[in-house]
Amino acid sequence: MLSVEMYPSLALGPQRIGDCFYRDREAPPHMPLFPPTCDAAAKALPPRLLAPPPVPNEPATKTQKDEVKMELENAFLWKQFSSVGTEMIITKKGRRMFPGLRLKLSGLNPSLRYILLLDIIPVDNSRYRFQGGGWQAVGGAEARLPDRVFIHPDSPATGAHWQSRTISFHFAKLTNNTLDSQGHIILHSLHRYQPRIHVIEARDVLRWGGGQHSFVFPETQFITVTAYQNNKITELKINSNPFAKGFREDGMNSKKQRDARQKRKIAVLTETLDIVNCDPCDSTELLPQPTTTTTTSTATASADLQALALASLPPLPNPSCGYRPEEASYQDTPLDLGQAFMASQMSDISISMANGMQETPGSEVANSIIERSDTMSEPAYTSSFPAAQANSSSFPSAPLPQSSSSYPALPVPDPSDTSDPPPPIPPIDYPSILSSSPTLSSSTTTTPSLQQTSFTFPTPPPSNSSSPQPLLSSSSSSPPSANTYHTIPEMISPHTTTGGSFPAPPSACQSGLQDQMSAHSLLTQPGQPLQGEAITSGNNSPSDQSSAAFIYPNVLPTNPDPAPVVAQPLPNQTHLPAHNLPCSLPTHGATMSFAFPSVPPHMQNLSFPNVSPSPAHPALHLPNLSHQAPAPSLAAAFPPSSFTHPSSSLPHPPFQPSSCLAVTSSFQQSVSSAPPLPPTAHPQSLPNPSASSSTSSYPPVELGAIPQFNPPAPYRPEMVLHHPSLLPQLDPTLPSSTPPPALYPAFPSYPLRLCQDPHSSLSIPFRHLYRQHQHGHTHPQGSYLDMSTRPVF
DNA sequence: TCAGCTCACACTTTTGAATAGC
DNA sequence: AGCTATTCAAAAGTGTGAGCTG
Repeated sequence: MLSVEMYPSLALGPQRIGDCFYRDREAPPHMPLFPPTCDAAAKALPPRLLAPPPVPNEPATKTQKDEVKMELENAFLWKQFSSVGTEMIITKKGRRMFPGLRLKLSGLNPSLRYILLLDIIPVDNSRYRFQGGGWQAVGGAEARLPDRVFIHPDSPATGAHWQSRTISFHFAKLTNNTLDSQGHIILHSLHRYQPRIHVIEARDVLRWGGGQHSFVFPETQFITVTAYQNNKITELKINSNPFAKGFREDGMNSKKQRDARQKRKIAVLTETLDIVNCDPCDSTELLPQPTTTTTTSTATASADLQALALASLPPLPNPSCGYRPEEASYQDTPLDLGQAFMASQMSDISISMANGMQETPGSEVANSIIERSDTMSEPAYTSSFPAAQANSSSFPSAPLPQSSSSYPALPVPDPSDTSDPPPPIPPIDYPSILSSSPTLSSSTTTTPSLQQTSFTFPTPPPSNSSSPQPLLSSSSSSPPSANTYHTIPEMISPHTTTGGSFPAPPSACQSGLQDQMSAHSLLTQPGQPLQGEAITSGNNSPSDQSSAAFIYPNVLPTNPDPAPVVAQPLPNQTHLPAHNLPCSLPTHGATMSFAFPSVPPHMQNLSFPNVSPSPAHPALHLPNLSHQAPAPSLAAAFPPSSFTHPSSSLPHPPFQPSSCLAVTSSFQQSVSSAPPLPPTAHPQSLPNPSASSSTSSYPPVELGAIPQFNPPAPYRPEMVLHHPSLLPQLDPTLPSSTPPPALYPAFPSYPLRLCQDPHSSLSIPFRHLYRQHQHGHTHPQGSYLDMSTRPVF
């Protein structure tokens, strides 16, 4: 696999998760949650990052942004898993996360629009192995791939929208397929990851300005696996996930049932053989039935053969040549293989039913089941949960926040929400976890790390260059300079030695995944180390808490800092070189250069491959974009040209309707300060492990508040629209001046309800792109934005 | 040889269409 | 005719275990 040596950029500072900045003011209860490790990490972090800016001195800029709070609604369930050592299955086709991220947002401006993003970043640069009942780091992590960001399907939506419901990211899927074209989040197996949620204020999809709030819940850390290693995790998942109900003790797919089925299958098989080999014996078994009198004469003759056959077979419940009372009807006529199979299935079904209706009640298993079901339906989060769970995590590096308070009200998960069923109290006794294991280094994050973030926009098959390209994809097919936008550090930590942009290795660009819209450093916080980042033991601070059962001996101290840090955008310290867009966009008298006052520092490093500079970009024709010229819009949204990036002195510039044109707004979003990247011959074919050079400052990180345990409002993805990818028009091979309408058939437009707000100002249908739509399949994962129909305010 | 991965399988829930009833 | 409730089938999610791979 890729090694760190191949991508020097990976060897940057330690994990940014160590950058666990908790808002001390807003989340006081969380403060003590991660004491030792986080403190140590916090001490190592730049003071300015740790300490909230002086409140009194900051007037208007410090508006409600600082009041934004996020709560992990199913924190209890997460903590249950975390106490054991959360494992997440990843598959090539993509696997949902369980538990899912169920969040509650508050403090948003109801009238403003926000985009919610989910990204998953490696916690450290180690690879893990389950040994001796615990996870242990056994080597260096694989080269980090460009991060993909899952955009919540509701994005953008008003603050009122987000705050009025439970926000769930259960549609997000994890995959280990580095060539994934479905837009799933690509992760390496046997690595530790930390999900992050970002709330970004957005005038519209393309105008991401204003504040950004990043939230990290340490209890949501997990290790990716292709098969569960810890039986306790398996048990927890089975007991918690409705889809795995069948594997519960009372389920039809439980171990017991499966064993029984196996036995029956073997029995049936042997019986079938008997039937085939000695048909006459069938009649003998039909003796109970009066109609078999004519065949009884042959019974004695075949009895010997039967006995011989059965003798060589494993003992059967009813070793009688396939005869079963319930199958008598099938015995009237000679059974062939198919009939025997049918009969066996019938018996199987009948037995299963009998088991389900008769055995379960009263049986020991049934009792346990009932107990579990009770806990499932009415979770009693009182006693069964191990004490350790609240105080420690199986992941030493990320000790669970100590429950600052007892949960007064137990969460009543919405039964309809499959992603997060009521957290059951596992009957098992989880080993008390004492996070004494080495903590992950977070303090060493003084060095800004490069992070490559890609939006998980579905992408077209990589084979066809002319095929639609993923919207906002970071494919390297096009010159990086045109589509790669690097982050402009609005907030650079003084400790960030590398305040400047990190030149991306030439190879990195070539290996970039095409299907990803890499937002380099989009969400990267300075100091957030990529995998392979240099390990600094000096900052390692062993956690006070230790988990004998789950130790990560080799884990570098990268634990998030327990000390809450007020999420507040830091003043811009450095300005990256402005980028001039090579292509002229027909904006209202727009010039080649565009200012991006509102570009979030962490989202400025976006790479949008395949962006073809076309002056007469179809995207400009907003009215028709949605139906006829899908791709161009994206190009407009992410112009390949570079443009000047104004100082971010205006983190939250007042919204000006006049400037809300698609083109202009699009420019605001994508800002790149990184040097042009070499074009990639084949997008998607190669991952881009090394992040493009970017200097992003730590975004405000807010620790979720203690779960409210209020019955979560049923979350149902409101709109999942499917559209052919608009990327084709972004293909650099296409003539920049000519719209590429003919290349890709027009697709129907689906009115997308961007916001449930009845007073939504979005007048233009906002569509999501789904690559699957091209194939006539709906994509359950709705996080793909069709920039072509960007709403105009 | 073995750890890790892939795939098929059985089971489950979810979802949408079809149908029946009022 | 229109609406609601029910039924059904397909799709998708889930863990398991056998088989494959390096």
